[in-house]
Amino acid sequence: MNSTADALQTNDSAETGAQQIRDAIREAIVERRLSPGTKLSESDVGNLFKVSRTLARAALQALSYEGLVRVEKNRGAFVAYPSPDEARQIFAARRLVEPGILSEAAKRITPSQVQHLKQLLLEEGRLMSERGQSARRAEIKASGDFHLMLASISGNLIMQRFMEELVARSSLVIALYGQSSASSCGHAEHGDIIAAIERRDIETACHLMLHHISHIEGDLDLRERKSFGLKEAFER
Amino acid sequence: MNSTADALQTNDSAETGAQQIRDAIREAIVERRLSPGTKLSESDVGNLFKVSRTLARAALQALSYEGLVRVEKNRGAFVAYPSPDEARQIFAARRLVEPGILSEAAKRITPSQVQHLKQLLLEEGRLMSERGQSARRAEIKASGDFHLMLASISGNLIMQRFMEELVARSSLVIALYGQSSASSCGHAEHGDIIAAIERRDIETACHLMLHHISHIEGDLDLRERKSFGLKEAFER
DNA sequence: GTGCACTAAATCGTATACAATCACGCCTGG
DNA sequence: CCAGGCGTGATTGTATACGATTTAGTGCAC
Repeated sequence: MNSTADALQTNDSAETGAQQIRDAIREAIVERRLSPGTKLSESDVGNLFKVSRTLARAALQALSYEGLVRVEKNRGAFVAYPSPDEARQIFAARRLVEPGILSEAAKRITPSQVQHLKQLLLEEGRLMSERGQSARRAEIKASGDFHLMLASISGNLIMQRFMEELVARSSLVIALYGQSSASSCGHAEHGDIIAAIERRDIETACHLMLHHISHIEGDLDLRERKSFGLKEAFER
Repeated sequence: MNSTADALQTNDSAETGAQQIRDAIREAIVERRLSPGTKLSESDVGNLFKVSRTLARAALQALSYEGLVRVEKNRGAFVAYPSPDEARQIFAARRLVEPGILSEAAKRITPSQVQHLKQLLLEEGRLMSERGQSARRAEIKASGDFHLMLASISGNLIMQRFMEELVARSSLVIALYGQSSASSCGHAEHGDIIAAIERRDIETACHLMLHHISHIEGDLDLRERKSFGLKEAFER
C-alpha cells in the first residue's frame, strides 16, 4: 500500500512522536481531508493525538517549514491557503527542477526500477477506475508518488526532499484552484514519460515532463478568491 | 551592511524568539565560527541566549530541517558534518537549479537590480583585499549573497528559500573539505556572470554559472575523514 | 590486570504550569 | 439605536518540572 512512501524513507527510526503527528497531518492535507484555511489549534491537535501541546506545536512548526501550514503569531496555525501567485511559483519551481531530476534519474535507472515505476503506474490506473472517496485519495497520492519516485531514483536526497515539498504543496494548490477533477489526468502522460525513459530518450522525456506540468497547471483557475465574510464561516 | 539579508526578508515580523536564535546560530555556522561536529546542547544554547530549553530546542529543530544541524535521538544536536556524498549532492543540486534561477533572473532583472549586483561585487572585492578573520567571514557571506541575490531577483520565493539552504550547506562543505583558502576564488567569475547578464546573453551566463559551481567543487578534497587521530596515525 | 556489571551524572523527550497577547462581546455614553 | 472603550475568555508564547535514555566512571569478580 504505502510502497513508495516506505521506499522513500530516509530516516533511520521513528525518532520522536512529533514526527508521527507531523506525518499524519501532512498526509491528511495532501489527501485533502483537511481543507486549506482550516484552523489547527495546538490544543485540538494535541487532544486529537493524545499528546501534550508541546508535541502538537512541534509538529505544526515542522509543517510550517514545509509550507503546508501557516502559523500566524499569537493567532494560531492554519492549513496553508496558497495565493495564486504562490501557486504559480510552485509550478515554476517544478518546471525548473523536474527536467533535471528526470534527466539524472534516466541516466541512473536500473531495469528493476523501471519495473517499479511501471507497477506504480498500474496501481495508479487501477485506482482511477475505482469509485469512492478513498480511492480518489489514494489516486492523488499515487499520482504524486510517480514524481517522487523519479526523484528517489535520481539518487539525490536533497532534491528528493525538495520534490516532496513541492508535490505536497501542489496538492494544496490543486485542491484550491483545480477545475476539472483531473488531479491525475496526466496518467497517460506518466506512461509516455516512462516509455521515453525506457528507450533512453532523455530529451523527449524532459519535454514530456514539462508538458505534463504545464498541463496540470493549465487546469487551474488561478483567480484570487478571497471572499472575506464567507471565509470566516468556512473557517469553522 | 546587511543589505542583502534585509532585502531577502520574506517574513512580515520577527515572530518569535526562537527565530532569532535560529538565525544567530545559522549565521555562526555559515561564517564558520562553529565547526562541523560541534555539539549544541539544548541547555547550553538556552543558557547562552538566556532563554529556556524550549526555545533552544525549537531553534535547533528548525536548523535540523535546513540541514545545518543534525539531531540524534536522545543524544543531542551537532553542527552538521556532511559526508562527501552529501557534499556531492549539494553541488549537484546547485548545478541543477542555479542555471534555471539565473535564466529567470536575467529575464526579469531591472537596471537598478543590475546596479545592486555590481555593488555587491564591489563589496566582495573590497573584503577580499582586507586582512583578518572578520573580513574573511564577511567575504564568505558576501560570496554566497551573490547567488542569493540572483535567486531573489528571479522572483520565486520557493527557489529563493531553497537556494538559501543550499548556500548555507555549501559553506559547511567548504569548511570541511576546502583545500585552498579559495572560498571566494570565484570572485572574477561572479563579475563575468554579471557582464553576461547585462548584455542579455543568458546562454553564456548559464554556462559561466555551471563552470563557476564546478570550479568551487573542484577545489574540494572529497575524501572520507571520519576516523579522527586514531586511524590517521595508524594509516601513516 | 582485565573484563563485566552496575551505578550515577548528564542530556534529551514529554508534560504541565504560568504569562502574554488577541478576539469577541458587553456595557456605557452619546 | 449606534459607536467606542473595556473586560473576559480563549489561544498562543515561554518556562519549569519530571521521566526516560544514554554515557561514562567505578568497583568487583575472575
